[in-house]
Order: sequence, then C-alpha cells, then structure tokens
Amino acid sequence: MSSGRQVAESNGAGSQQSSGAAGKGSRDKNLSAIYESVSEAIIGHRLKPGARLREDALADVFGVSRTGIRKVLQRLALEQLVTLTPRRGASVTRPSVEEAKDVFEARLLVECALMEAAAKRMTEADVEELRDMANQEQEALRNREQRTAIKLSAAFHARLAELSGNHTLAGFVSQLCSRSSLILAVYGHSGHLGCESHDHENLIDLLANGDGVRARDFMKRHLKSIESSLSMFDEAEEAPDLRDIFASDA
Amino acid sequence: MSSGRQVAESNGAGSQQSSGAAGKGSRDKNLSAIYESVSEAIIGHRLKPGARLREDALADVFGVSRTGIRKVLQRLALEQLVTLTPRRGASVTRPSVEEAKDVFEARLLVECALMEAAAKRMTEADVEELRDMANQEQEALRNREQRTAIKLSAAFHARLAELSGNHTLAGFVSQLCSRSSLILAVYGHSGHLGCESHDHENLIDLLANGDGVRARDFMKRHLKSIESSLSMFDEAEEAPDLRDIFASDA
DNA sequence: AGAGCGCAGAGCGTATACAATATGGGGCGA
DNA sequence: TCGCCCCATATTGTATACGCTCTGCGCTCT
Repeated sequence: MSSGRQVAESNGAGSQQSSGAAGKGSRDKNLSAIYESVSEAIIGHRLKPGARLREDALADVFGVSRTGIRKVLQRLALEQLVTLTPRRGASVTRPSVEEAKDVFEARLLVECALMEAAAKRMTEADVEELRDMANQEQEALRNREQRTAIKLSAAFHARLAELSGNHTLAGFVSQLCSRSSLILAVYGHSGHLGCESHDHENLIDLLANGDGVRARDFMKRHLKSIESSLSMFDEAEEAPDLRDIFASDA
Repeated sequence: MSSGRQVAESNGAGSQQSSGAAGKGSRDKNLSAIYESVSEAIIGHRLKPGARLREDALADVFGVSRTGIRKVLQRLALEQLVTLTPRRGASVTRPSVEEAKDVFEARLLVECALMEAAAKRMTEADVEELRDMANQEQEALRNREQRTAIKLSAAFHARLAELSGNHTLAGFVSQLCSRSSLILAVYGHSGHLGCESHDHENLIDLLANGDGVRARDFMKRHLKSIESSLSMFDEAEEAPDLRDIFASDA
C-alpha cells in the first residue's frame, strides 16, 4: 500500500525536517511512537516554534489517519508543546516572555528542592547512568550537534528529577524541561546552548558525594545562568500590536 | 446496561454559562462543558475511584458521539484523574499510597513556596474573593454537603496558587488539588473532611496582612494536617496482590 | 479605480462504520 | 463431575465520510 510516501513537503517556510525519525520502518502504528517522534522533533528544534502542524500532513507522514494524529496533538497541547487554535489547527507553541519566566521560576523551585532527595537516594548505578548521559551530551556538543545536545540536556534534567523518587514532581520537571527547550529556541542565541559545558558533570560530582545542599545551590546557579543567557524581550508582535497601539485613538 | 446514570447534572449553583443558545436544554454539546462535568463529578466524589467510565454510556448521557468522549477521557487521563487501561477502557483513578505521598509532598513544596508571592501581589478584591470562597465552603460544611465542600476547597487552593502570578505553577497546583480529592476519597474518613474548619479563613487573614512568611508556615501545617488525617495503607489489593504473593512459588 | 460582496478551496470538528480483542458462559470431552 | 476450549458478546481502537467555518481571490457595482 503506497509505501514510498516520503515526507510530503507541504510546509511553507522552508523548514525541511530532514529525513523522518527512525527511518523507513517508522510506519509504526503505535500512537505513543508518533508522540515520541513529534515530541522529539519539537524538543530537538527540528520543528521550530510557530511551525504549523497540519493534521493530514502528519497523518500522511506517519501512515495513520487523522484520528490518531489528533490524539497526539491533543496530548502535546496539554503539555504546552503545541498550541491548538480552534479552527486553525495546531502549531508549535511560541512561549511568551511571561511563560518563559514562569517556567524558569518553576524549575528553580522544583528542581532545586529535589536535589537533596536525589543526593540521598542515588545509587552507584544512577551515578553511572548520569555520567553516561552527560558524556553523550558533551560529545554531541563537540560534534556541533545542537539538536541532540538539547534533547540530551532536557533528558538529563528530567532523569535527575526522577531520582528524587517523587514521580509526580519528576513529571512536572520533565514537562518544564520540554518547554524550556522551546524557550531556548525562541529567546536563546544559536551559538550558545542552554547548559554550560561542564555544569552537569560538576553537579553529578556533588550528588555522588551525597552533598545535597551544595547540589541544590549549584542547580540554582545553573538554572539562573541558563535563564540569564536568554534575551527575553517581546520581539515585534504580529497582529495584536496594532490593537494595542491604536486603542487610545479610538 | 448502563447501571444507573451517575452523571446527572448537579446543583445548579455553579451553572455559569446559562446561555442556552443552541436549542435543546441540558445537552450541551461543547466538549469543554463535558470535561467540566466529568471533572466536577470526580472531584466531588460523585464518581468514586475505581468507577468505570464506559465510552458509549458517557456519549449517551451527554448526547455526543464517542469521539468527543474519548477526547475528554484522554485529557482527564493526562491529569491523572482517570486511568486508561489499554483494552479495558477508562476508570476513575485509584491513587496508590505512593502517589498520594508524592502528591502531598509536591503540594507542600509548591503551595508553600507560592504563599509569599501571593501575599505580595494580592489585592483587596482578591481578599474579598477568597473570603467569599471560604464562606461558601463553610456553608457547605454546615449543610453537610461534603461534595460541594470538597470541590470548593480544591478551588480555594487552586485560586490561591493563581494569585502568585505564576500560571505554570498554579496549573500544577490545580492538578494536585484535583488529585488530592481522589486521595481523600480513598484514604480519608468520611466524617472528616480535608481542610479543617477555619484554616482557610486564618490563612486569608495572614495573607491580607501581607505576612507571607507566616502564611507559608501556616500552609505547611495545614497541608500536613490534611495528610496526617488520612489513613494511608494499602487495603486489600484486588488482583495484583495474588501475583505478588505467589510470585516466589512459581 | 476602489471597495464591498460572493464563490471556491482548504482544513478542522464530529459522527458513524468497521475491525480487533478481551471476557464470560456454555458445551464437550475425559 | 471437573476442566478445557470455543464462541458470543461487549467494548475499545481506527479509519473514513460529511459538514462547517475560515481564508483568499476575483468580480461587480458605484
């Protein structure tokens, strides 16, 4: 049944999404796989904020019907990775400055608080795993693979939160990290990635020593440094600007 | 079939829309309205943990097709109010003890942290609104309307978080409060509601005085007292228990 | 010539139909 | 009589079809 349906280039704006996710066999009818693919594409900045996600285009790409795509989009919308406008369809969320501040404030609160629990509960295997992730991230950075690095960085923070033992809070952190990736895409500088080169390694050292308090403080500085590396200003708003501007004239 | 329609419309007190625009009376075809109804029914313990939510039963009740119901159920599932088991359908989530602990730990962390910001930003109108909500809750308690009281209590906490100005964290709190309602349904004592009689009023007083630090401490005690009022032990699990018990025999 | 109106197309929203699967009961065999 | 297997049924999973609304372009009227 019509196998060679490659990525049908229907997007305006020349953002070509390289070759599909997992290659040819990706006719995975499993919806969670589709979710993963789209989510990864967004977090990895292959789909940039503002990009429209048309239902039948996606349905075509993944070889399922719109029904499944809608499910995926709805889930992504609840996680605030995509924005669903009533009759216009879905697009990758473009976080406002305010949202960005909220997200980082939330991360500061939650991630720092989880460090102490993580330091206590962490096992050797966990340390190993984290070091591995950090190494992969470093390698991606060396290879100038920003997309991979961003994904790995988000995964690192999420995994760290998971180690606290509180799945609920870890889920929140995971969400916040995904959104942070969007924020970086909008307000970050392309040359400068979110996480400083060796911050994650240093953090692991502190945690491996069981020094939760220092880990917390370090995480605090880490997150603040990420946030301050952004240039968060509302750049030329599109339409609503006009209404604001001429509101007083009427 | 459909043993009893548990999802009847409740007290007309909260009916907000009233704009009966489209023809028929109660059959509001708007999905968000359906979401609200089901969500309220769960939070208000009209639908108890474990209750199955069959798609066509709900579709029948609300006069829409299963498509819309599925959307609603999926959203509720992402908020952890309902559990979706692959081929078995949806049921109201029965939180485990571990989940319950996580939720309260999260509330303790987030809600307390938000108190100081709330104290700073709160206006007189906000104080009024909160007092009004607290009064309604008190009245519901006096009238022995536990369901209403529970809903109002959750709404109070959520509104409080909203006042902090951080929408992201407020959203988390709102979710946590909903889940807390489920936890109360499972581990709480029927005679004893979650929030102590005048705690909310006292909290408002502190906030109105701008005393964020004391409000934070009060909230901490408040939440701890709720949590400690629960009897959190795993009561006779149904099926999976057997597997655990006889796992070593095989 | 400029502006308002109408038509056509595109894309989302909802319903219905069909297919797959788990469950429970009844029949059959040992 | 007990246990196993098979089928009937109930319920979800997925796809397709149709309708509605919004957008963009061309036409006509002034």
